Amino acid sequence: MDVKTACLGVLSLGDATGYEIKKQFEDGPFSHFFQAGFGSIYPALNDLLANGLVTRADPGLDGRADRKVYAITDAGQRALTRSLAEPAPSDKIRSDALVMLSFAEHMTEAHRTEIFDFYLNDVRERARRLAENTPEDDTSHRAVIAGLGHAIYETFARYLAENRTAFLNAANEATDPPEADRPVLTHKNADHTGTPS
Amino acid sequence: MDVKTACLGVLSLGDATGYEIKKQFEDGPFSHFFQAGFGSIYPALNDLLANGLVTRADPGLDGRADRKVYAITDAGQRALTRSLAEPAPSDKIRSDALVMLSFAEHMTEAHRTEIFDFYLNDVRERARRLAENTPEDDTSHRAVIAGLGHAIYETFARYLAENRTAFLNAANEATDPPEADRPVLTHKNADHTGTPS
DNA sequence: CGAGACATGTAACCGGTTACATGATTAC
DNA sequence: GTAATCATGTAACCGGTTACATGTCTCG
Repeated sequence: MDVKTACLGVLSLGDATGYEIKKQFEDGPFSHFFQAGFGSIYPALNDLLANGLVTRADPGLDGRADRKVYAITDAGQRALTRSLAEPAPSDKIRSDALVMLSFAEHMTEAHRTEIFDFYLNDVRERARRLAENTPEDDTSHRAVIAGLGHAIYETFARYLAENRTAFLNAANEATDPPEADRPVLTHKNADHTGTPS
Repeated sequence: MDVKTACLGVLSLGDATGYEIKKQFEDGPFSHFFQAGFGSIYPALNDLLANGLVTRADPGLDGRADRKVYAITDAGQRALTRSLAEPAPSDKIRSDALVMLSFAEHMTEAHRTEIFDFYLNDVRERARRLAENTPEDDTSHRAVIAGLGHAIYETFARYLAENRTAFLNAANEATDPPEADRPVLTHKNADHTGTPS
């Protein structure tokens, strides 16, 4: 599922400019499962055009001079169907925040609380925006997929909220050099240069 | 959160070989949020070594001649802490299967059912493996994060199971050329070469 | 008239994936 | 002995991100 295929998919729902395709990636029903920037969309579109999978309505003819409206061709439709017939690679969830929180024992208490709460807030925000973008009455298959995104982020938010204190307490106990619990008393090993043994 | 930092994180939990680090990435508490192959791990380790962030116990001294055991240094520990102090980029969930299912109207009924069920099964499998790898009595902060992974996949599985028929029915209604409902009657537009207008 | 959204593109860069190549050790 | 697992690495490739560069249109 490269950017080209995703563009074809969006165009199968209706004609659009590159800019509009990007918005679909951001607000559409699968916004949570896929993302792409202009730097990949525009080249992808030109490639599709060169291969006859889309057509481009030359700008200037209708309305604005700087809009290039793309439309999928029959060949494009078939290419899309072909791509959709291939087995899908398995999901990749990449969450730097959660990996970082896995190593929360190396952070100060303040910092880990900050990251945790920032993350919780971010997830809540996403869940909210998702609910907002999903019309209640839509029963299409695409809406089912969008609903899954919503369910996921709700779960994220609920789990984090429920386990907040458990996480923070456990992390506090695991913290290596409490940094403050060890006053200047013993020795000044605060600037050892890390020379390996 | 590049591979180097992740390696440092794993090494902060104990010495390990590159091979073992990879296993941590696969089975450890954040396996669902991060992944890396040998092609990135080994170069990363060499880079860390060159920068004095880890040490390498020369093989041959203890036991097997082909094991290179890495250990984090003080400098490495500090570098890790520094990385952990930076703001985390937001999550990226990339699910080709779900994007593909978003366009299920371009698939045959059989194929979309197959993809859906395969995906459902995959998600269930992951949830199961996750539950299996997580000891019940672990109350550490890392276990909380691992528990989140578990909760997520459970949600995935439950949602998919609950909405299976709704999804398949909706997709059936939206299917464009039912391919079979349109016999050879009208015309042979099955091999138009998609010439753009 | 100015701010903000709309709109398109290029080029360098970078990090990770893939494929390839090799060999030791362990358990059956 | 032989298969599976353990173990390490390299090099080409590739796709996407980032930063840059530019210009239009609309609304207040």
